[in-house]
Amino acid sequence: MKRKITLKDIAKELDVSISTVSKSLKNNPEIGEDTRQKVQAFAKLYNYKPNNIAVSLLNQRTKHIALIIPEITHDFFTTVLKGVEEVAHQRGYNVLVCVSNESFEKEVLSMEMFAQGGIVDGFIISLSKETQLKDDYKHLVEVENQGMPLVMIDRVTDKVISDKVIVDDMRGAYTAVSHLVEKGCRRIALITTQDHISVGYLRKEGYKKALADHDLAVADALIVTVDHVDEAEDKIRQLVTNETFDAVLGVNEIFAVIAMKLLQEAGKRIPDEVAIIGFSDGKLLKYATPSITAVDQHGVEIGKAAAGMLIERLESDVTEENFRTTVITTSLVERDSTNLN
Amino acid sequence: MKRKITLKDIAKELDVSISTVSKSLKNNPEIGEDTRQKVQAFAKLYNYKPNNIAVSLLNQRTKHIALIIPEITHDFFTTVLKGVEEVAHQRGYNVLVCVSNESFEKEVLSMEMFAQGGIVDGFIISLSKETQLKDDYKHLVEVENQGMPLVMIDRVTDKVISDKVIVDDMRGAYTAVSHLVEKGCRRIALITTQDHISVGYLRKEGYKKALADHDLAVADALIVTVDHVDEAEDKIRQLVTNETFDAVLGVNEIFAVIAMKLLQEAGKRIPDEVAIIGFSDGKLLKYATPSITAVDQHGVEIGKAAAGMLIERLESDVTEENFRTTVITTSLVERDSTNLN
DNA sequence: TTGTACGCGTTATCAC
DNA sequence: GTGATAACGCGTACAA
Repeated sequence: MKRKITLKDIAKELDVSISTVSKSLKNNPEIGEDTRQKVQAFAKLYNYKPNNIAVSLLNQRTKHIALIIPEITHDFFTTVLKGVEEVAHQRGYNVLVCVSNESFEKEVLSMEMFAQGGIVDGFIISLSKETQLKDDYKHLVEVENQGMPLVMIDRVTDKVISDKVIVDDMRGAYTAVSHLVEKGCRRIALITTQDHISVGYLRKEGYKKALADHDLAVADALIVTVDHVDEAEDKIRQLVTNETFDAVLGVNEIFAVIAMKLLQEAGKRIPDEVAIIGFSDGKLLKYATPSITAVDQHGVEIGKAAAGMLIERLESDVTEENFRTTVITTSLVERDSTNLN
Repeated sequence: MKRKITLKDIAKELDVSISTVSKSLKNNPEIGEDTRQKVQAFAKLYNYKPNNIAVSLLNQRTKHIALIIPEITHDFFTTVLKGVEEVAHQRGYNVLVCVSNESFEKEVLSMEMFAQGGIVDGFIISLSKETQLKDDYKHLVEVENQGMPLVMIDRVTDKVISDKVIVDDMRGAYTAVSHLVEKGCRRIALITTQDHISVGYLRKEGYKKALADHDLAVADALIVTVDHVDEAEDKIRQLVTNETFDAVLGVNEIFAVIAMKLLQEAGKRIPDEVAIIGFSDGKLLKYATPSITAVDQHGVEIGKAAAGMLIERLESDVTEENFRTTVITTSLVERDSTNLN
């Protein structure tokens, strides 16, 4: 049950002053060779490490960053976390994770707590659904006003000026639909979320644009909007029952997988009768039978980029206000669900 | 770009002493009604919140806990994180996440850093594969010697005495196999990991015991040991090609899903010709076609229990050394992959 | 070459 | 009823 050893302990033990110990450990040339050696040996022996809290208090920076995500049981956010964690640790930062559970209130409270308590030096955040619905971003602005850097990822808003890392959602959807068209599909359904979710809106636009560019009509009946996961199955079943189509694009893994399941139950052969593509390259699509073609959002890269931008800003004393938006390019991972002719 | 406001700022502004301000904010009755009001009003106006770092320095506790997990892209660990985060935030603690990536070195370095820097008050850890292989737990003992509480979850070891939260792996496997037998299966295959992974060993034992109790022989040819995910497909394909069996138990989601995929490709009907059960109740099993029966490990519950135990110990000054092991009971989630007769 | 003193923000004790 | 002071652990400017 030995307590942590401090500079004071070493000083007393070696009968020198605290500052001598401090300087010795930092290889300050002011200190004589022999005392330095002695101190360093002793420190190593007792495994001395500076108390982070004291250093934080002194520097006014904790070397902690907060990652606020709406959900954790999504492969996408999981990989983002992985990327953030990797870069952060590389550069000597720790990651505090907060799951907002898509709740505006939890998001606000956590940010206030982290910011006002001086618990973290900066934020990486992906907005909750509720926040996007309310269209209220005071808490983000507040944090920025306190001089804390903020990087928004994936679910972002134009109403807050900050660094951002996003995916080219529109282009991802465009590419996916174009791929389906090239494979011969003509009636392509879309399963998406409400428009206030930024990425949902953008993906729908990409879908429409691709259809238009290929001289295909946009049929509203083929666009299903799912408000909540729980109703996904019902809504998609209606689509499968009432409409005919030869391809589906789901804006996330779950929608794509549910669509495939219902189609298979309805006796459709995948991909011959209906081809399928889903957003997010997670395990659900990879291990489905048949495996499902994916629009890979490169979550790890997003996380890495966001952490890099945040730390960059934290460590550059210059208060340049030139905020940047990094766009990660999606890529299409072709699998069996679009393996036609 | 307003800096954070401190007690000193308020004191100067209101022309009182720092301690008066501090006491007023804590509703100390020593302070006169009017000054208290004045101070509180001012503090609220400027949105004062005590600086956490200073408080930490004083109390020698950060109100942060570390969660160290081997992997994050596993639904199981993801749900554990969710449970930990929930309870921790409820009780005023923050969670630092560290992904060891199954690496002994990363696990050791992170723990040393968190512990020696005084960054966290305690640990929740699930051992990396490499650590279990090396059978080296010095870093855990070291942390305990420093007086920091430690709760091990899921992948634990008897060689370290600490609080633990585990799942009744043996019983879970036993129940799963029994279920298969009751459904009429007689030749039941097992896809598992190496024995040094504690949970792998226990699940194999449960499998064997269940077979024995039902007077069925254990056929070594039906037990596949997968060392690394990358070789899972090859190993399982050999099983499917060379052996005949009417059921499979996979010790995780991926093994179960891969098995089903290969069986389907081999023309087997699920569940009529081969029934399937997998460990971990994640999305892979739930959304598979057909949906796969699961041994639910209740990751969220494990996380909640672990966080509860850790915080309990952190907040009880009593240094009672009566370590406890909480066992979370698995439950069988019946789905289509075992829906026979 | 080494030591002293101060400050980071807070709280608790004690003096007035 | 209010204020001064010490302490938490560290780093650093300055004094010796």
